[in-house]
Amino acid sequence: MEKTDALAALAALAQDNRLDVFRLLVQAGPEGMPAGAIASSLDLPPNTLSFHFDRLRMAGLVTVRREGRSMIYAARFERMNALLGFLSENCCGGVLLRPDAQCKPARRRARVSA
Amino acid sequence: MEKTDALAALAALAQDNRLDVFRLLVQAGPEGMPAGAIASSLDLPPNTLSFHFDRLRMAGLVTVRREGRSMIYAARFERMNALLGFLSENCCGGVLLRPDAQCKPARRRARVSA
DNA sequence: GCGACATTTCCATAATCGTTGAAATATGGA
DNA sequence: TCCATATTTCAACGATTATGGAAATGTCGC
Repeated sequence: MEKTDALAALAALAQDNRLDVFRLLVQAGPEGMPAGAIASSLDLPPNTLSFHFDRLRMAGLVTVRREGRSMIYAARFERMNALLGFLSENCCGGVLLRPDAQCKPARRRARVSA
Repeated sequence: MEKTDALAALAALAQDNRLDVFRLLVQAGPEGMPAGAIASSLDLPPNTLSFHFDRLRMAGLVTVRREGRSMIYAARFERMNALLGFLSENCCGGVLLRPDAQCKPARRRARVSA
């Protein structure tokens, strides 16, 4: 990840409501979550939320797709992974990450039986 | 690290000049670097730099000590480490960090003639 | 078509941010 | 003491930010 992208991602996460939104999306997993559900979960007016979604999307941290009347937002885990990589490498001596580490959804995942 | 502290640290790093300053301090290592050396290295006016130092200090990312006429700023590695931990845990599924990982100075040391 | 729903866009507002010139503070040396 | 150096503080300024009311857009079911 380049410095410009890292700055954009940092700025996107450096705001109370947006950090909450992103954390919620990380828990929601790759399928994402409709804007309305996020709005009611965080108790934010829809236009305010729309503004923050835009920042997150411009920073590359979320994707959006339409599903019927709803807009479904989802975290871009690989982007967050890249941000962590940038910070580790540029601000932390570069020794922080597990070589095989990948950002993944936080919530319980479907168990894959061996 | 708590959410409030994480937000402060993110906001502190989410600015071009401040990110440069912090990266420089990470390379400089625990002994830190005088403000003047940073100013000339990044070509920033001293009052502008002072403003940014303040933000970094308020966010807990740097310390400062006086040494003669110079103010020596140094990165707080453990704080950066805590930020990475917060992001990993809250925004990344919690699987990113090596259990023994610690932020440390980057290899290169900035040799400074005060 | 119409009406309910879901979300965005537009507009205005107050607050915060980053920068700079000028003045102030602190230290060390002659 | 006076002077040079190093850095901060003060006081502006334009730019950006976060917010919310109101209106617009898009979608679905009838």
